[in-house]
Amino acid sequence: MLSERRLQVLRAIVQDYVGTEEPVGSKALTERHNLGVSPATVRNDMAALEDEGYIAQPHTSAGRIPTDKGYRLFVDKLAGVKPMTAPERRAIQNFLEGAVDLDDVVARTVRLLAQLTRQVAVVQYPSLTRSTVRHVELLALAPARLMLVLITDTGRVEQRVVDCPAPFGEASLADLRARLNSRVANRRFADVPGLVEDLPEAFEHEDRGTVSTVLSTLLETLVEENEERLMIGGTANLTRFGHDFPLTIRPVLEALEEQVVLLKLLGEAKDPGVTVRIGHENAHEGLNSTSVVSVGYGSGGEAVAKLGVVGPTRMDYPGTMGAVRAVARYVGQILAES
Amino acid sequence: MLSERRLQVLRAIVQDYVGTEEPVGSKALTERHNLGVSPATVRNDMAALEDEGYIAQPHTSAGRIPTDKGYRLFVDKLAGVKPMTAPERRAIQNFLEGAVDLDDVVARTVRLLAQLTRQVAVVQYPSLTRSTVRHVELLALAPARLMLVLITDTGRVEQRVVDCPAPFGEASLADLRARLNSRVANRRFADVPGLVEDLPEAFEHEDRGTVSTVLSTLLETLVEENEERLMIGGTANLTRFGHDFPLTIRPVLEALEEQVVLLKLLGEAKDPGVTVRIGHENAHEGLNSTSVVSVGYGSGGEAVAKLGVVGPTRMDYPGTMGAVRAVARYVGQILAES
DNA sequence: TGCTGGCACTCGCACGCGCAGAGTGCCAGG
DNA sequence: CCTGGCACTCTGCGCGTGCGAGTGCCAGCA
Repeated sequence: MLSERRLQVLRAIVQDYVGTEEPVGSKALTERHNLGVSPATVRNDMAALEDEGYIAQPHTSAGRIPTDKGYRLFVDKLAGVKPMTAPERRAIQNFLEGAVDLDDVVARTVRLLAQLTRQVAVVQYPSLTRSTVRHVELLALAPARLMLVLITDTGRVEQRVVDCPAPFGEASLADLRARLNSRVANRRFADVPGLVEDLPEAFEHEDRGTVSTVLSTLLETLVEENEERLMIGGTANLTRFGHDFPLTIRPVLEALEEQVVLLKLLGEAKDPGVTVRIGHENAHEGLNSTSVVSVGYGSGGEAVAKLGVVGPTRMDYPGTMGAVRAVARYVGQILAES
Repeated sequence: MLSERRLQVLRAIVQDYVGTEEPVGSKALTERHNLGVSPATVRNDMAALEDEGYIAQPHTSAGRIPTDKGYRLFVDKLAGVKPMTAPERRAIQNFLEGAVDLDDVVARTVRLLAQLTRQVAVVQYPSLTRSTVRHVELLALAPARLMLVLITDTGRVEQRVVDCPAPFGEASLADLRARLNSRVANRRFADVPGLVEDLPEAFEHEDRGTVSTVLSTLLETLVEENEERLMIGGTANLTRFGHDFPLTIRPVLEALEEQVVLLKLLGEAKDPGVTVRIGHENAHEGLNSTSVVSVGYGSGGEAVAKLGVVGPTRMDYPGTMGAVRAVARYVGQILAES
C-alpha cells in the first residue's frame, strides 16, 4: 500500500504533466506543490511509484510521466469529478435549447462536447430498441411499393421502402396502418416483434404476403448493426495531440471512421455513471494511447444511448468527466421535452 | 502562348510531382518521359514556365513544383477525366446497392468516395428546396402538441415538433392532414409556400392559430441554413497530406467542421459537370493548399445536391474527377429507384 | 533560331561533434 | 525516515562540413 504522501506525489505528477505536457522532475514538483519535503525525498517516492508501475521515465535522466495504471489510480482514488460552474451550465442549456429536431440535437451536442473538452466528441443516436414507438406510418408510393416510417419518443425517425409481392389496396393499407399502430404505439420497441407476430392472420389471403413483408422490414430496422448511428466532431482537436504527429493521430482518425469500433467503445461502458477507459484498457489497438470518457443519457431513468469524448491519455480527467456528465444530463432533458 | 513542348513539360512535371511528392528536376524529367530533347532544353522550358507563373522552386537549386496556376492549366487543357474501369464501376454499384435508406446511401457514398480517391469525401444531402414533396404527416403528441413529418421523393425525412396555441381536435387534424397533402403532394418543395398561403381560411376560427403555426413550421424547414445537411468522411486520409503536419491539416480539419464553409465550398460549383477549385481559388483561407473536386448529383435531369472530395492541390486530378463523376452518377440512379 | 553539352555555382540536408542543462540514483549524515 | 551533496547519464541544440541534386549560362552546332 502506498503512503498518503506518495499518492499526493502521484497526483501532483499527473496534474503537472497534464498541464505542461512535459515529463516532470522532482525539483519542479516540490516547487509547484508544497509537499513539505525535499526533492530528494520526492525522488525516493518516485522510485517507489515507478517500481509499482504507476509512473515511468521516457528515458534515463528525464522526468517521470504517469502510466496508464497511474492515470487509473488517479481517476479512481485521487480525483473526483469537477462540476461545471453555473455559467457553464447555463451556456450548455442555451446552446442545446435551440435545436429543431433530433439531428440538430445530436449535432449541437457533438459541437458542444468538442468545445467544452477540446477533444473529439462522439454522440450515439438514441437506440431504437431502448425507445418507445410513437407512431408507425405507411405510405403508398406505387401500387406495390410502400414506404414505412417509424417515429420514436426520442424524436428519431427511420424510413424504409418496401417492395410488396402483390398490389396492396388503399383500404388494406389503412387497415394495416390502424392495426399496427394500435398494437405498437406507446410500446417499447424491443417488444414489437412479439406484438405483431400474428398480424398477417387478420388479413385476406392475398394481402398476407405484403403484410409479412412490411413486418419483416419493420423488424429489420431493429437489427443491431443497422439501428445504431452516431455522429462525431471536434477532430480538429486531434492536432493538439502530441508533437510526433502522423503516427499518433493516423490510427485514431482511422478508428473514428469505423462506426463499429466506436459503438463497441461506447458499448463497453457498463457503469451507470461516467466511465473512463484509459489507454490500453481500450480493446482497439489504434486507441491505445487515448482515453475514452463516456456516459449514458436518456430522457427518463433509463439510458437510451451513450455519448463521450476521445482524447489523449494525458487529459484533464476531472474536467472532462464533469463536462461529459453535465452534457448528458441536459441532452436527456431536451429529449424528454420534445 | 506556350509551345506544344512546353505544355508537355508542364504536364510531365505535374504527373511526376503528383507521383513522387518531390520537386522534379530537368534530368529526372527527360529520363522518365521521352520528350526527345536534352535536360538543358528542358531547363530552358522550365525557366519560361516559371516566368509565366506555372511552376516554382521551393528554394534555389531544387526541382520545380507546379503552382496553382500550373495545376489549373493542367486540369483545363492538358488532362481529361479518367473514366472508371468496368470492374470499378461494378464495385461502386454493388457498394451502393445495399443501402436501406437515405442516411445509409449518403454514408455509403462518403465511404466509397473516400476509399476511391483516398481523400476526404463530402456529400450533401438532397436539398429540400430542389426536391418534390412525397407526403406530409401530422401526428398528435398531446392535445396541443403536434409532430410534423415531411417526406421527399429523394427519401429525405424531416420532423418538427409544433406547439399549438390551442388544443387541436382529431377531426381538425385529419382535415388539415388531408388538405395539406392534396395541395402539396407531388409538388416541388420550392413551390410549397405559395400553395398553402390561404389554408387557414378554410378552418374554423379557433383552429386558425394552430394551422398557421403548423404552416410556419413547415416553411421554416425550407429556410436555407436549416435545410442543408452533409456528411464527411475519410479524414484519416489527411494524414497522407504532407510531412509538415500539424500546420497543414489543422486548418483543413477546422474548415471541415464548419458546415457553413463546406456548403459554400460545394455551392460555389456552378458548372453542370465536374468542378475543380484549386488552392487559392477556394475562398476559405484554411483550404488554400487544398483542391476541391465537386459535382452535382440528382435522380433526374436536375441536381438535387452536390458531392465531392477535398485533397491536397497535389492530387491525381483526372482520376479524382473520374471517381467523383462516376459516384455521382450512380448515387443519382439509386435515388431514382427508391 | 533553337537545341545541346559542359561547367561553375548555389543551396539544402544529413552527419558528427561538443556542450549545457535537467534529472536521476546513491550515499553518508542528521 | 528525511536531507543535502555529488557524480553520472542522457537529450536537445547549435555549429561546421561535405555531398549531391539541380540550376543558369555560355559557346558551339544544325
